[in-house]
Amino acid sequence: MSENVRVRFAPSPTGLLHIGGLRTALYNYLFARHHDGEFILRIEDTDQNRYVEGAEEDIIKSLKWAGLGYDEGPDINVEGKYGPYRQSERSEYYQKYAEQLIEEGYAYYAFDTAEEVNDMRERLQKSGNPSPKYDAITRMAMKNSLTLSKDEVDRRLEAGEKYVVRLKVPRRETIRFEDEVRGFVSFESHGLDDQVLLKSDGLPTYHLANVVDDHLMGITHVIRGEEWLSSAPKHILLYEYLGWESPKMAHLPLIMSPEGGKLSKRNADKLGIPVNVRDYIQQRYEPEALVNFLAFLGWSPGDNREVLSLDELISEFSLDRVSKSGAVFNINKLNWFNEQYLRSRLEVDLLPEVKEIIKEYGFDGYSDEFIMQVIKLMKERAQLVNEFVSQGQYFFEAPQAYDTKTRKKAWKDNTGDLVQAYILRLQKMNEDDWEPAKIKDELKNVLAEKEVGFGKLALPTRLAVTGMGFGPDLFQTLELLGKDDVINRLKKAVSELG
RNA sequence: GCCGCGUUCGUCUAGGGGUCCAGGACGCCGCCCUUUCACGGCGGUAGCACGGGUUCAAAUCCCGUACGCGGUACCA
Repeated sequence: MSENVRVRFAPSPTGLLHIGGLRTALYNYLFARHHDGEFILRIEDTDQNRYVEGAEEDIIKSLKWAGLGYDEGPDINVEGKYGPYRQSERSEYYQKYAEQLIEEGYAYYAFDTAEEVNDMRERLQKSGNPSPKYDAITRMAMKNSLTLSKDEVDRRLEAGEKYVVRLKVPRRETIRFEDEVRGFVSFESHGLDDQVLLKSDGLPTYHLANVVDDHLMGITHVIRGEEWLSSAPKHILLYEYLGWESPKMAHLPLIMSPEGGKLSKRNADKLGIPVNVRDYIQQRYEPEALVNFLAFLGWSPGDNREVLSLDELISEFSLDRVSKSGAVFNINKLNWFNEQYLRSRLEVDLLPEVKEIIKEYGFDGYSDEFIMQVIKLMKERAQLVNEFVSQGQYFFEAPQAYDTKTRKKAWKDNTGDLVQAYILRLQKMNEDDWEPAKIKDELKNVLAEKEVGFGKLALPTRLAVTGMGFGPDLFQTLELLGKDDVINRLKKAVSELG
């Protein structure tokens, strides 16, 4: 094990935590735990315009739900050594290092307004430059501390004029670094522009804040999404100019939509894929299942195992087994994982949850014993706990309607008579005899008497009692529902279906 | 457009020169179990993007092409 691993998950609170964000957090977490290192949560709230109230709480709640505990974060400040953990509370650092960069000639003040920069870009575009930049060439025609006299710069600064601090990207330099998942990657500096480091509102951009904080917080490995790969060279440059050793970098493949492209709120909704972790919480996915599924979106242990606990994931995880290409999100597979985890849960442990769901459905007054029976009957057939109630609603109320397909198939002209005969026999049954085998015997008696096959009465009975054409064992279902209820439902069906 | 990254069954992936006429999982199909549906069991379907090299031998190495994705902001 390499010593002293420190990694961080650094989301910006611009909305609910996205499923892709959770995957990034997970990989960081697995890596940290595998190496006995620390996992840190840092909130990157440097864009005041995009800040969303409650987003931080959602991030924290989501991580907790998924079981990804962090060692340091906005709500866990360890000895104040590395904190605070919100970038909005760390302005002094960014200010300080921006100034250091300027003094040492690696950055400069720029006074151009947004419009002026835009004009420059448009002008260049019109004259045939497809990707105009604020760079080594163009900066000499702009208003900045490289072109203005020192007196003029001081005057503007003193007058409180708005400015940004830009990184002075070298004209010709190859920036090469080794990515833990992709190997060596290299960029030419002339393809980069003079990145704004400090915005005119005094807050840093991601690039500066990220580098400063990762260094100050002792981060050893930066594990983040591939969308950051292109800006990595800017970060490498910053580490160099600040005289710091760069942490190791690992850029994770993106999670893709089945329709192509990065999985986004828009294209996912359309396909019925929840994108926010909150949605999975609400739909009562098993957190272990989601985690297991996410772990395998871009990584695998190398053997044929797929259902792995968090502990197993921790001991198996390594960055060199992370794949390089994007992974399409397959909700079907997630549901399969959920099914695996749901089955492995103890029936008693499911009770409180199922009781909650029942309550949400507005049903009331069911004993724990009754609910436990429902759980036993439904457990092997559901993928999601919610289905215990949504697919088994008939345990809690008489069917409101009868499935038309089953009705067409099962309810024939003579069915009413058969059901009527069954009702008569059931009515004569002793309460003490109300058990699956005997209920079934009575049905068989009707069959023998009328000389028809099992399906002729069993399916109509199921339809009458549950409103559906499938479900758990019919006679166990009837037993659980109780004699009175069953007879009432059968009668109702006869009168409604003929 | 430019820059960067990628490409093994429909999807997630194993495999990184011979043991691969490519293995597992999800899905799909069939059979068995079940007088329902599911579960379970068994079997099947389907893939190395393309073209050139290198090599006795290439899914695996190299080059090119195509395609996909990401980036190209005083957003992260």
